[in-house]
Amino acid sequence: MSRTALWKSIASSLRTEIAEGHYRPGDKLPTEAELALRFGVNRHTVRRALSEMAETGLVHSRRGSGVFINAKPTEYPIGRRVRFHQNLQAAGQTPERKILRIETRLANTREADALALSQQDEVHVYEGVSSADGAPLALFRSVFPAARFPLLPKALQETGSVTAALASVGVADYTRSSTRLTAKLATPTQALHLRIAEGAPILRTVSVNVDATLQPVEYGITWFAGDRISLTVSPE
Amino acid sequence: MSRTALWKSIASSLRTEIAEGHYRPGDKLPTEAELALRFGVNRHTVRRALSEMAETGLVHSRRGSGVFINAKPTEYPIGRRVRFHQNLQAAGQTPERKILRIETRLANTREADALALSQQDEVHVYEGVSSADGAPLALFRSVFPAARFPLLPKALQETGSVTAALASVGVADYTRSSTRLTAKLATPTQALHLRIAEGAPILRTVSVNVDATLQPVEYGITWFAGDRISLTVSPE
DNA sequence: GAGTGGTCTAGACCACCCT
DNA sequence: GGGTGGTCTAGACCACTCC
Repeated sequence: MSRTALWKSIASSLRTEIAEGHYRPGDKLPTEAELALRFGVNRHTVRRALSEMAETGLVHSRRGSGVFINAKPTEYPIGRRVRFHQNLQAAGQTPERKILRIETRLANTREADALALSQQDEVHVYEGVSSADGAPLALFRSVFPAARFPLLPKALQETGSVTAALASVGVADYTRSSTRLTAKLATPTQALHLRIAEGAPILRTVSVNVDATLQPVEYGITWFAGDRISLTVSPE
Repeated sequence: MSRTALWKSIASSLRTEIAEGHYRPGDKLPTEAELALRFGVNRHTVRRALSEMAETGLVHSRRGSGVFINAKPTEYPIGRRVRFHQNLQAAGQTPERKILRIETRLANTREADALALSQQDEVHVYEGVSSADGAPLALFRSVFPAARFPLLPKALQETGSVTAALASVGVADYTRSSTRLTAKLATPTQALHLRIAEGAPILRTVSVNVDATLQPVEYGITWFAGDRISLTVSPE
């Protein structure tokens, strides 16, 4: 037997073909028998591949009909230790991140509240867009206490990653202390970045992350494209 | 073949035994071969059951070692701490509930999936509106396995409360095993009930509640008026 | 009735863990 | 080396969909 399972490479092939547009949402895949013939394997091996693709929400099967490409939004689990890109990788997609802005300015009321600062204090603000497979999924704004992390902007610029940047300034681990969620309508600017229609539904999450000593280290607001994402809250 | 898949009833048996404490976190289950012998089925059928249990995070397998109960069984779900509150200051709000409909009908695909039923099985469906201070906050639909709870509709009619009704039919405690959230636009019917504009943003949550033996007892969908409420997800 | 996915059995071999 | 889970094959029958 080869080192990589056959069913994994079959799933990978099919994923690539779907990503390349050979199959579109709603399309029917070839039958299990046909796929087995094409890949030169047993039908059960194809089924194992399709089973995994169904688990990750890529396809769904209808007995008697066939296997169909899902138009279903990607799921994004949130919990105590949410790391956006790690989660997307787990879902088998390719995460990308575009930096829109990194700046340092005075905190506004809400930011000061959330980070336990006064409004005289400065904060670093990091804004960007997260995408998967070329489709923008989320617009985010992360706010950090500037006094505590003077070198953070440089680290953000270099890594693009909040987790990596915080690690580089001494915050090895952090946890989400709370998340608030609500539904909103996309503003023109948000719609532009997320490539959705103005007025389309978006899911806004507001969260505070704290370090091991429970000091707030990040205040984050994320706007998800409502039709491309759903959040999963599950026990860990 | 019986109406219910063998592997499902095997998974159900094992779930019950785990919930009853026959196996504790970290414990090793009998080997696949032993389980196959015990249930009088092929090893592959046992594997199918274990596979589903692994998916839902109940167990994990280690090649060469065995299958083990996961450290944190679903006794302590984060989703349990999901609660909704009014965005604006909620001083002395009076929660109200209006029953829209209580009916019994065949399960659809998603309901059957979520409740581990077949589509031949019947479900009780309870729909209503939650309000506070006269303002509708949420529209909900709760779906229950009818065979297990023949007397539930009466209890729902009398109490209006899912918790109270389930208690009256023997489910003293239940926990939320998962919640999915996404943003949508209100349909005309939803807008009417929530007294918001057609196309206003709404927050949809889809959840599954399980009893002490981890059997699904309720599949619930709730639509929140996006501009009147937000959800808080907090650990611990 | 033909086609399609879902379940179950049976057997083989492999990769990995333990002792 | 012996035991355990992981993969793959092969074949059978069933439930469901679609014509």
